[in-house]
Amino acid sequence: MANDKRMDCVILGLLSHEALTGYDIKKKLDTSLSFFWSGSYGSIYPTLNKLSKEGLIVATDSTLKEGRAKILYSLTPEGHAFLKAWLTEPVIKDELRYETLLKLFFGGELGRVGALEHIKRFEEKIKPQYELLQMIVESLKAVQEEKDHVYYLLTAMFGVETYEAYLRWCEKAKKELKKNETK
Amino acid sequence: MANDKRMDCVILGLLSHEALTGYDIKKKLDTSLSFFWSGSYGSIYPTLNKLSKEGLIVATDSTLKEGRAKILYSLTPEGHAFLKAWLTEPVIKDELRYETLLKLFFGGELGRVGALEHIKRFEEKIKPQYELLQMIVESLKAVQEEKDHVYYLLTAMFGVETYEAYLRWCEKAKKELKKNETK
DNA sequence: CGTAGCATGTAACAGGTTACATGATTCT
DNA sequence: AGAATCATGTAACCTGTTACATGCTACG
Repeated sequence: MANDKRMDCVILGLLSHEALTGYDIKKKLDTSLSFFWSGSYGSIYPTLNKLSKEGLIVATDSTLKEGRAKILYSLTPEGHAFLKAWLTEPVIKDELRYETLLKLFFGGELGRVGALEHIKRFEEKIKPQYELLQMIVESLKAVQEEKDHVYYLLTAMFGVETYEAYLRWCEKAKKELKKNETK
Repeated sequence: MANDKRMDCVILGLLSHEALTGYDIKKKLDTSLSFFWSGSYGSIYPTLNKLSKEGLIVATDSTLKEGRAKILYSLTPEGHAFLKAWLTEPVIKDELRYETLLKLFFGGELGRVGALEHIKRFEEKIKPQYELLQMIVESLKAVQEEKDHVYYLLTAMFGVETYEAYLRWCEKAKKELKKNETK
């Protein structure tokens, strides 16, 4: 069974380079991690409290010190050890749930026009994200001093590679459906 | 908000071509749909009961008729209408959670050797699935009589395209990490 | 002075999984 | 005879989302 509480690990991982607030964590999820992971405040803040109680992270409450009230969290040695143990374990599962493919799979009920619609919408959603990722890869390749950069680069490269595959598929799929039209 | 109860829609979709038992549905999820969707008995059977109560599907109880006891379900006109409505709506979200990428993203804590391990394991998991999908695509391309085949082909093509991208990425990622080794 | 962004949090619910329980039938 | 597969189901749990509630601060 091992460790399935993934938000715990996401948070520990993010805190391993720098102290962050819950809000910061959400932002990271919505930017750097967005194409392969997600999470909401409703799971971030409760997890932060839980990890604090467990002693895996500590709150450096900067309230009133200067500027606005915020709670910065950072890893404790125990948290660090926990993270390392989890990172070493084999991956349990990579899960994907492509609603687009599900709808397409049942395309017989939908018809060609509807199926094409879904493909086009998928394509439109992917394109800008692809371009963004491409820029990220370029900038990461340029600046490779920090040790963690290689790993950010690897994940971003994964995104670029798969998004390119998605876009190629969109083209092929549209062709295939149009070929079928004449029958 | 719309319709988020996805298992409902998966079941309705699968029943749209043929009557199936809960067990059959599970098998379909574990084969044809496995690379983009999943589900367990613990959600299949309760959903089947719920949809029955709602009148979207009907149970053709073949118990005692011949052979072993089983409950075949099929779509009612209402179920059909519901499915069509859902298929027409735009996709709400395609979600993915790549634990592999998550662990890789935190590679700084793990180190090169551990990161390479994860990449290799990912590669080994993908390879056989890729080969299987390739065969499926070939056989679907050969036999294109039935109307639904095009849609199965499209989804399988998606799988082939993305799995190829995964494998390409594995090569690049390994190179990138080895390049870094010398630094 | 209003809007956008920073910042924290919770309650209700949704939507699943895991593990267990049970038993028939087919194949070897 | 025993294993594998067919077949149905449930209870406990987990994990997370949505929607709401609150208020500060920086900027134009």
